[in-house]
Amino acid sequence: MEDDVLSRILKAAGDTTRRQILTLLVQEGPLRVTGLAAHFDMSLNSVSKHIKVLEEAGLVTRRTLGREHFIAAELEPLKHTERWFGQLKSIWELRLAALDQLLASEENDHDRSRKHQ
Amino acid sequence: MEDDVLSRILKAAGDTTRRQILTLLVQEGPLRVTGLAAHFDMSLNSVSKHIKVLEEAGLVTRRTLGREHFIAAELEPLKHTERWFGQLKSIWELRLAALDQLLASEENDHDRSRKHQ
DNA sequence: TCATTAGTCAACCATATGGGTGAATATCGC
DNA sequence: GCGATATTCACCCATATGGTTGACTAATGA
Repeated sequence: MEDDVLSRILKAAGDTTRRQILTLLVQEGPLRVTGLAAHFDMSLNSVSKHIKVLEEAGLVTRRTLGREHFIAAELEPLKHTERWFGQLKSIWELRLAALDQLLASEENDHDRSRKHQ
Repeated sequence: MEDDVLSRILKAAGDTTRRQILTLLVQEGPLRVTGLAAHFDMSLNSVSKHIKVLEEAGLVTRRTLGREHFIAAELEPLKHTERWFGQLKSIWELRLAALDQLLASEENDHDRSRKHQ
């Protein structure tokens, strides 16, 4: 499902370390796993696992050159979350509009009943 | 930290059931816990727990009237995630601009060296 | 060739998460 | 007052998550 994709993206983005990794990549361009790990007080392996999670969410891509893996940020998937939010907002506004309509027509009824009073 | 807030929001939004709850609330307006639970093939208790998670992330508010709890969607916190995304994008574009600048100046050097060739 | 370097894989641990059940707590309505 | 209703609380369970260490694989370079 498309829903599953969104869950993966949001879960990946829901971790502070992973967001920091994304920020680093965005501001410094592609980095090697070791290069990324240098910024964290954490084992290389842990960073490697975080990268894997980001990769599976499509938030990061990997170019392997020899034994070095260059990791690059991929912001495209974040647009899925923006679209989801956008949908929520539009449904919300739709409902509010319908509510206004309802109130307006009730106001109408009220006016009419006053006339007949 | 502000970062913690963002993590909570993203984690809360990272679950399909919870996103469905939000959608229901947005399109139908405030609902009781039982009313929400009716839409899911899941115990009332589980839904109650999901609501709690959403509440702690600020994505939902609760108005208690007697024994009934009315849950309402609160989209405001989702703007935090939009702001975060926005920041990432702007850093990204900043770096790209700097890269362009660099390439342009190198092109310059190249032209100059050709003249002296 | 062979030690070093880059990275992943596998196993382990503690804690968090998503689900369930049963009991406790309020509030309603008769 | 008292049974029924609406929720939460307190556990329990299986699995996921974030971290560790140690072994393994592959590429580098002296």
